Amino acid sequence: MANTEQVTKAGEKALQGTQSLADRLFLSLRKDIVEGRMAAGSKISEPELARRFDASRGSLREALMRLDSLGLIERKVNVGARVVELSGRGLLELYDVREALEGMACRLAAENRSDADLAELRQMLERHQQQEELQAGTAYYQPEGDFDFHFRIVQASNNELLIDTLCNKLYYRVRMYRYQLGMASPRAHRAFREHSHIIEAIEAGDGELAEILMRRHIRASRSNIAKKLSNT
Amino acid sequence: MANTEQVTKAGEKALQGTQSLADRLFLSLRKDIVEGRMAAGSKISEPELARRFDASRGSLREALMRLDSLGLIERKVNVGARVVELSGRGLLELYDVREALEGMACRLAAENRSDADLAELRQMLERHQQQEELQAGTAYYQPEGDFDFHFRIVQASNNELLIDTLCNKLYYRVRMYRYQLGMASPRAHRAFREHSHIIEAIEAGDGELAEILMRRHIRASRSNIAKKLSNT
DNA sequence: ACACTAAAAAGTGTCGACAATCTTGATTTC
DNA sequence: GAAATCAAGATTGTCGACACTTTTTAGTGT
Repeated sequence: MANTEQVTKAGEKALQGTQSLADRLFLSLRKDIVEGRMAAGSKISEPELARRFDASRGSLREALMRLDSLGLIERKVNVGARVVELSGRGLLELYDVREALEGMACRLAAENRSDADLAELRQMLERHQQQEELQAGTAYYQPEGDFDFHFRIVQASNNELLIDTLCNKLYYRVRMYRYQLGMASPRAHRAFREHSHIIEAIEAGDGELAEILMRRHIRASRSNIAKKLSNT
Repeated sequence: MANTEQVTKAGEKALQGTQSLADRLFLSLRKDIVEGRMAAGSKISEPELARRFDASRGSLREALMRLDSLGLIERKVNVGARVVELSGRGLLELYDVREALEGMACRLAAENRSDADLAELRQMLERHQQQEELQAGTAYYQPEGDFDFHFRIVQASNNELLIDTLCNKLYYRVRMYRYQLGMASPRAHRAFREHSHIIEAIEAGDGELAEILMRRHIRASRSNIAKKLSNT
């Protein structure tokens, strides 16, 4: 079932923060899909959703259009839209694409590193270290910490297209898999060490090494997943 | 100025090939933008475009929404849409992303190669060789042949996400730069030899080598572009 | 002549209604 | 009894109109 929280109605002068109703619908629906409140594979009824969000079908359709471009729903002409299905294959494909893109991001981050980026990365690492020491690597670190790490590395790549592709497109799919297949892998300790080494390579300005380490890091997660999937 | 060719009107029972009016508008506009009939950076007026294509603003807006997701136009709330600007930096960013993704595609193509894919690749290569011998590597080969090559390698990767990201998203941006900055580089001969070696690596099932060769191939083009840009 | 203000024109955002299409379930036919 | 047919209901695609914003233009005063 989807989020019942209503989006502020159009026309109300309330602080609509310079974003259109369709924008808010898009954001809200994206959240519902990613976090599993709209079940994967379930059909989407335009009239019903429009009523639930108290919006017109037109605005809703604009939001759906954008969800489609994100690959979070699938639309067929004259038939309708469904939330995308999750599959082991899809997850593995996602990891291969991430390996390629984040490897490159890491290389670029190392080659173009700025003092500001370095400071932030180092700071983040310390924060994660504290967190890890507090709760002996059980779980907390992985979902948020790991995401944080990858996100910031990509930001530091200084390549707008790369940043957009990963942070505004692919990562929503990643999050969807995390939420729904519950990927709290037991790699917390190891992942943290790998993160450390990657940031060291970036600090050293060694793009080639940084890329190799990042690719290995992602590939290790992939293997982990692949093993779990084959056990099912 | 944009394409004046009218899209078949809604309601006419003419063969509209199971695609909606918004779909056709999207395809038509994408073509106009990629091929430069809508100048980069120019403003887009919804009423005017709707009149020109003889469609309602609603359908047109759906098309614009999708062009926005493709990164071919930029929209600001309550202000409007503009065709995206081209820049040297943007082109170089594009090459870095392609290097990462097509490198991976090439690796996957080598690892998962099927007889059908191999046959097609080999066949394509022979076609290009004939073409190249005919017209001593002047120009014809590059735009179409090169595109063909990269396109088919990606198809052979067998990774839906990768295929979609490259063929349905990034390549339109590539084409746009090709058309408008006229990238008929004089690398035809060399490019053909490189293509040959890449396909050999794929045939041999050597994913690592195939990836390295593809990345080098793309990086060489990138250097070529970077040099030209710095001379301006 | 220049800056500022205010009206008007144009453009975008949103909505409700109609037309075309698909789906469902009952009816007919072999 | 199963397959094919057809009508009713629901859903999607498309449109034109209205409300609110932004931009342009005309006007006023210094």
